[in-house]
Amino acid sequence: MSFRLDETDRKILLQLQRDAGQSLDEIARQVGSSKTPVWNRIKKMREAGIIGQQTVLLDAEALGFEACFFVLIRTSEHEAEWQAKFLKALKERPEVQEAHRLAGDIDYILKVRVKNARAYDAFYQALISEVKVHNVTALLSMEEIKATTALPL
Amino acid sequence: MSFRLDETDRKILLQLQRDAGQSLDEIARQVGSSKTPVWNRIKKMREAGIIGQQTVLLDAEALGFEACFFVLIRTSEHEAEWQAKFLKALKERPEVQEAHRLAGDIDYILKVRVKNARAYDAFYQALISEVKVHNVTALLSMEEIKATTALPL
DNA sequence: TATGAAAGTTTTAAATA
DNA sequence: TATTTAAAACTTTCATA
Repeated sequence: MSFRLDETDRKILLQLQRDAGQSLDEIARQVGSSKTPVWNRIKKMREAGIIGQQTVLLDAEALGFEACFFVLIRTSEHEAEWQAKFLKALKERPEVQEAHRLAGDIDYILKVRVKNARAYDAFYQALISEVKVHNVTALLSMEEIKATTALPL
Repeated sequence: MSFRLDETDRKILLQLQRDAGQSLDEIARQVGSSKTPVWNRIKKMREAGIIGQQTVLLDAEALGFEACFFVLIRTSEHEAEWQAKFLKALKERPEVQEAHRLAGDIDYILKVRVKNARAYDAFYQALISEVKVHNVTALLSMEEIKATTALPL
């Protein structure tokens, strides 16, 4: 599963994480190589699934998404059927930006991005009407101090 | 601060979020318009800061980042000086992918991506040696169910 | 908004070290 | 085997209608 990267591959990934809109020439210059070898390496890493989706990060606040909640969920249900239904609900709801199953006494954590507190409540009511959860704590973000998708390669 | 989008702008953003590597022609076709107007809209949204960084999402597991923690922090310190130091520490550490200041009795939440539990411990020790925190709870992710940066436009 | 032309980029192939 | 060169196909960018 673990892909073997050399120093050049690492540098290419750092550049792509920093700015995926750069030209091949520019990336090649930055990593001290030239176009074709860089292109071949990127192609190989894309095929291996190391490099995934190419996307843009949008300004959530400017677009009216003014509320962000981290939701801690405890459940008493641990059956396969319940879990499948719960995961499906999370994947289908676009306001859920992240969902993790946890070790320890909190079972799941979600990151939920919505326009306002009312929209969060609507999301919450819809979720608990779909699946039974034992205990839910919502932590409201007052300030996004840092947000990056870059891995510390 | 809030930018006024019409239906076409929204469709363009949806396409860019889905795949920022598409050509203008392709985006134009998908949103039912043509190259020039789409290009002008994208330019305007970039200039307004609505569209930010263009990046690639990498496969964390395949690259050996096998541990992800959500860290809940309570502090007794609320002075400006302490806060400035704490924020600086978070911004400088590349393993911190997200950091939010919260409302309520938990003061901060972090998302920390590291190679393994040992690397998390090293991060934790370094952080608490830099700034005093009152109480720290680390939630270990067992499974990333969902992860997207897309806003539900 | 549409057209189109100039500049730049990606992609593939052939040649070279 | 990996890199450089080269050239075709495609894209972006922008002036003009």
